[in-house]
Amino acid sequence: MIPHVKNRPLMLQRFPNGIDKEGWVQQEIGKHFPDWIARVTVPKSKGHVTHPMANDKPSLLYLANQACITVHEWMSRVDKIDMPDLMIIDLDPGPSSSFSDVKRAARMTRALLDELSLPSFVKTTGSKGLHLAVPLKRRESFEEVHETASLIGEVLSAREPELVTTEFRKEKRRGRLFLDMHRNQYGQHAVAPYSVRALPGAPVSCPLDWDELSSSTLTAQTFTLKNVPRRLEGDGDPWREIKKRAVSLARARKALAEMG
DNA sequence: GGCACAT
DNA sequence: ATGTGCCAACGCCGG
DNA sequence: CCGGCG
Repeated sequence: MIPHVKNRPLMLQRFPNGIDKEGWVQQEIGKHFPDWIARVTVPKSKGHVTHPMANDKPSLLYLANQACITVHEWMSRVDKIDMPDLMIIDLDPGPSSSFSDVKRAARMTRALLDELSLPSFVKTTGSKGLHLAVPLKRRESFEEVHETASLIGEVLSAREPELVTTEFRKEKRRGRLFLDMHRNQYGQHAVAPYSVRALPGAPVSCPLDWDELSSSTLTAQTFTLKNVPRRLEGDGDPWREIKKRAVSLARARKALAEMG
């Protein structure tokens, strides 16, 4: 988990009284957090926020001991905070979507990314859907990445209008899977790879190999606190090469413009 | 979980 | 000594 | 302009 979250502003979901009791989300680092927890101050619409980071194992353990169940990460890193190194596509199933719809949507998104010569990685969210990630060389701003993701969403919803939608309003989705591209804006975040969710069974947002999508038993909650350690010991992290695959979006943006 | 602050 | 509040934020919408 | 909603 640490290589993935390292040097990213984090958002924490904490449940000191158990996941069946009230919890809260926390952006600002706690005043009592020890000074060996790295932090980063970023400008927000209203002033600035100092986020905690988890750059080493003791930091992650401290967060866990603070009843932080789920860690959400920014799409950029401290040394270039305005330039995301990830584009995230969130596949969020609607009430009338099955998980095989989610897998279909993931494959068709991957196919489009392939057409655009963009590398893609997939992970479970540990909740209901899947996340696709495109590693970036940090040549584009949040605005440009978000614009690109939105265009990708438009192409996909035009290709499969009965399966997916980019409609923000639930009432306009008609039960369809929501292609949420809004994670690619400044100040937004997504559940971090290998983070546990505050749900029964402790499901984990787990990086996958693409061929694992063909498993008929796979769901967003297949991987858990219980079974992920052994999985990592065995096969390692399916995303270990993600950084090396980073690309610029320049060509893809040109190609998308031509698709209309 | 832990702190500031009120009672 | 014990209790309570606090620990996010953002676009969109209607009032 | 504000509060509630997603």
